[in-house]
Amino acid sequence: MAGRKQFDVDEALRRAMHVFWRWGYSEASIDRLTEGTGLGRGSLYGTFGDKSTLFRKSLERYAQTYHPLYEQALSGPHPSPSAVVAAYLQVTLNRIADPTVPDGCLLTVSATQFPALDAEGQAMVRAMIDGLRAMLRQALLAAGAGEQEAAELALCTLATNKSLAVLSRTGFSSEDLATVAAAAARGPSPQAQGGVCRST
Amino acid sequence: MAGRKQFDVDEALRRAMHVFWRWGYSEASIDRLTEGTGLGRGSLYGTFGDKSTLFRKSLERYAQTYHPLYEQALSGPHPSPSAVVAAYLQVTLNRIADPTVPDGCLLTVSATQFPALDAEGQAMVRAMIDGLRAMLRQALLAAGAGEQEAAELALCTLATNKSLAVLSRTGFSSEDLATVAAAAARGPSPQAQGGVCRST
DNA sequence: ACGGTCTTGTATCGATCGTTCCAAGATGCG
DNA sequence: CGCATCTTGGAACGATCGATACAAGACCGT
Repeated sequence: MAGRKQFDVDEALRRAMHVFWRWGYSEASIDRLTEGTGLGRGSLYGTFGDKSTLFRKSLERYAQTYHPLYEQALSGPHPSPSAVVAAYLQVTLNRIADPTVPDGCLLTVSATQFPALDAEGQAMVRAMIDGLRAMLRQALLAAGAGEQEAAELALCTLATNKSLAVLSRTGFSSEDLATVAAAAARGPSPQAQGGVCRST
Repeated sequence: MAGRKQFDVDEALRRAMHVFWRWGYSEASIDRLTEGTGLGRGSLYGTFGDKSTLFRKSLERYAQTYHPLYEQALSGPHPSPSAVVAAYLQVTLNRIADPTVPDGCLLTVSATQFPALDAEGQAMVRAMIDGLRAMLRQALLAAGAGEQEAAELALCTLATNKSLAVLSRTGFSSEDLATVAAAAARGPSPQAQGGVCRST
């Protein structure tokens, strides 16, 4: 019945993260979290602390998973700012479109929508978003974008990322999501009709 | 103490709508709704029914306020599809940026994020979004967009609208929001660098 | 003035929320 | 094996949730 831990902490955290993504913060009740993780109430509190702490740890775990993905997508030399946008959004889109990855999509995006989260959690989410924004801006600058263009494109790319997450939770199809991402990524192209294209 | 109604039903509905926008569905407790509307519990339930019904009526009231605004913005002849996008987003942006309009922004957008809403409410929200999408598509077709382009632009414009709402609740400044909207609206321009520009 | 109708505020319900506590039991060490 | 340590599941806590019941009181028609 007991003795030593009968579960993997990291796997439990991954499942908790999924529950938070699926239900949001306030609707992710302890019952849902215990059901989703497979842990009992005692184990949950004993291992992760209260709900707010569990959310923050889920957020950290999420960052550890996705931050490198975004970093890698943004690392390579890109021929244009729009290529940066495309690479960034592709990471999110792959996760949303792939049904075998239940914890895809942006937890941060959902989290920012829930006012029940305490101040510490809100600050953590905001810091994460700001970090992504800075990362994007730097990559855009490296891709040849001007200062102002980089700042604008970074903001708009994040907004698109949020849109993808929201749309995916509102019942829009994967094709619709791909349309949004493709439209956002379709930047200044070398084709005839090319030109500066801002995306959101 | 009692006798005849001591409040304006429509004004109470407007305030309830604002509470739902501010707190979302699940976090908009009855206490917050009574505080926000100024009504007592008895008056709330006697006039509007239960919470889910009140939300649906708030949604209807919201539609009655904003649907004409979007319709008007989309009605005029537009020189280009991007002008349609710009006109549409301007409606939302004006509401977000204006601090004197507390019930601005898209209630629908927030609502779709909250899983606690019952099936009837979800369906109503979804129908409203689909209606906006169709309205946008039609206006884009009238502005000279092709079938596919109109469908894509309509979807992306809605996504941008959602982004604006989300960003406005996450602490981004009005300038940031304007940047997103402007980028989305910056379509195929007659300038030298003009070309087809998709926005999200 | 009086009775019927409606509104209002409050008390209260059962359910569920997040959280704490604790006995029961399994493990590792000596 | 015996004991200390840790985990586990369930019971139970107070608070709050949405919702209901109801008495008290204000209005209107007659």
